[in-house]
Amino acid sequence: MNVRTLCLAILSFGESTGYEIKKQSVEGKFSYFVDASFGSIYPALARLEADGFVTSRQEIQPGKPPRKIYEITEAGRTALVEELSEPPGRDVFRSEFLLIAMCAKNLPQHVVTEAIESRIRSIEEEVGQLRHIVEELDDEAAIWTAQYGVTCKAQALENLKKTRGDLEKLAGSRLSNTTTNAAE
Amino acid sequence: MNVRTLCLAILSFGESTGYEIKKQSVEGKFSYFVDASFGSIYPALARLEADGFVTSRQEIQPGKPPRKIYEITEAGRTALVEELSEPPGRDVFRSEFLLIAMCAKNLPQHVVTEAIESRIRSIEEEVGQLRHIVEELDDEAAIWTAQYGVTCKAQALENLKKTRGDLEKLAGSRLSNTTTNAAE
DNA sequence: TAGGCCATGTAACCGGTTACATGATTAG
DNA sequence: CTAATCATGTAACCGGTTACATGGCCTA
Repeated sequence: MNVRTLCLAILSFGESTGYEIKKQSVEGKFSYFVDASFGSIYPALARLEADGFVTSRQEIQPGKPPRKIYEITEAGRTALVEELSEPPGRDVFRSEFLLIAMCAKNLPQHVVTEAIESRIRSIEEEVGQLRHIVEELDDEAAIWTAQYGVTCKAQALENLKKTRGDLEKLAGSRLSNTTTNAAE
Repeated sequence: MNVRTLCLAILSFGESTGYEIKKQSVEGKFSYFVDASFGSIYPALARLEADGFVTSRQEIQPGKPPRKIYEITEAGRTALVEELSEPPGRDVFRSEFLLIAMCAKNLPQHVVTEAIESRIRSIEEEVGQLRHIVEELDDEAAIWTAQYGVTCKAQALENLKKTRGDLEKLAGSRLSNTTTNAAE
């Protein structure tokens, strides 16, 4: 799933700007399963316009930089449906935390404990944010998606809280006798 | 989490080859939360050797290409611990399926249904594979990690099965009157 | 007055993927 | 006879990130 399709999808919910699209994908209703930076969004938007999938108009606002508002075209909607119709690529999950968990035996307990706690904090934060987003949503499909995210994340959090003790017990058990004078 | 650290982590469980590291990260015990291709593994291994974090020896096997077996050094173990000790980057989750779910209203029902079913099939497959991996494992930390993956994935699967009906009801409800003659 | 927010955009860089090259053996 | 498995490695390419440029307004 490339930024191009993401922009099209976000614009299918209503007109928006590059700046807002970034917010949507980083802290908004899409944040749970996508991510994008300005460096990829602005060029994608420009290309979409060149391809006739979106149109733009400038809005001058006093005391603020002008906004470039993009709107999806009929051709854009068709292209979006086509892109989403072909079999989706598999979900991607990458976790540095689980790599730490995997190597727990070779790591000092405090490293493992801190990793667990930071993971718990960040899931809690994400769940809280997502719950807040759900309340603000009106589109039922968006609500379904965010709700699914909340449920899965909340369960993952519970699993972690329930079993963290087992992992912490293992921490450091195969620690080599290297004293903690980390060479730079 | 880069391929470099991944290789180091895998080698901390015992000596291995580039070929095997790929298998581990694609269908083995690390497959749940990492991924890597030959094009990134081989150069990473070469760099690790140049840095003195691993050593290699050649094993000639009759009727098969020779294998280059890598072994982690003490310096490599130290480097691994150091890298895993600094605060982990947040988990990454990317889902094309959820983008489809999000846009359900604009998509034909069969597209949504097929996406759900392919998602169900692939989670089932992953859970089955991961369960199988758990049985073969001996390292308790690796078991904890895989078990955590199985639990989370199985719950995500159940959530999807339970609520898919709600999403399917929404499918196509805001479908524009474009007939299904997709222009190439 | 420092930093953050609004807002758009470009350019350098980089990690990683895809595809290719090579080649024997084994399974269907 | 074809395809897959074993096995290592390189090179081209590409999508995306980071950092920079610009600048007014508002808040602490």
